[in-house]
Amino acid sequence: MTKPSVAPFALWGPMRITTWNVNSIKQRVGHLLGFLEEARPDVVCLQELKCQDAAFPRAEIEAAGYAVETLGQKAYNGVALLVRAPLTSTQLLRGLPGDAEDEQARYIEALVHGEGIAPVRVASIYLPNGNPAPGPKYAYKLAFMKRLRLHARAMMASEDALVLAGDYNVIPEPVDAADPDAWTQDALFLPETRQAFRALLAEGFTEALRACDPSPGLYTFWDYQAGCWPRNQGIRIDHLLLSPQAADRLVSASVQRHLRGLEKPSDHVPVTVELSDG
DNA sequence: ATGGTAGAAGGTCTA
Repeated sequence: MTKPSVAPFALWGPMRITTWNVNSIKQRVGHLLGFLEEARPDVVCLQELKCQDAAFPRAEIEAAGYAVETLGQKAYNGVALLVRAPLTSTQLLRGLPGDAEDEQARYIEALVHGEGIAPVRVASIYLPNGNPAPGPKYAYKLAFMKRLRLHARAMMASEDALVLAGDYNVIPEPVDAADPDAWTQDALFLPETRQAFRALLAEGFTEALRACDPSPGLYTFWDYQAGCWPRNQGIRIDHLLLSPQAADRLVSASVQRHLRGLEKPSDHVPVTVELSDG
């Protein structure tokens, strides 16, 4: 018998990192398991779990080969990180630093390790929607974006590859909406929102999907209402931001749009990047 | 002028 040319648990090909706002994990666990099987992502960042940690369908996802870390909340918000064995994670951080009073479950982060692969720090982010604007919800959104920028700056200092993935609730440019005029008064597209997103990018991040695909019509969210999906009235609000060390390893970025066409879909679809092993 | 839909909750609120 010949010795295998690679170690039995070596990663085959690039590391895949997916972000997906599932809009209730309990409603979407079937779709998630199907996606894990078909796409075999190495790390998955989930948002809008809409349940507490005890109610998270942990067993099914662990049975699919993933370690599960959650920051849940009753009814609203909730984020998780799934890490496929034999990858492991350390330095888990639940909650975005910078406001001890903030009780909303919108941020979880960990350092992901694997044999023969450079570590990657990954965050799953559910940035506030912020509507109606102006108002307290919009102020919270802008404050959250500032906290994220300051935390990102601190993380940059480590020089680990860093991937900030999630539902940003930000339409970065007019090309990222099928009908940008419909969004001019919306917290997802107000000038101050877009400016705060640019300020985050200016810390040194590459927005992976746009870097890989400059074409228009690239959306990640279609509202359930008013036939937005059949009319393709989408927006692009789910993003993966890569630090320079992660961007150096960027192989591809893509949207798994077909999942919006399933029965009982989330209103968001997954976005996936592939990073070389370093 | 407003609704249209979905989810958690079983109070309407959030999106």
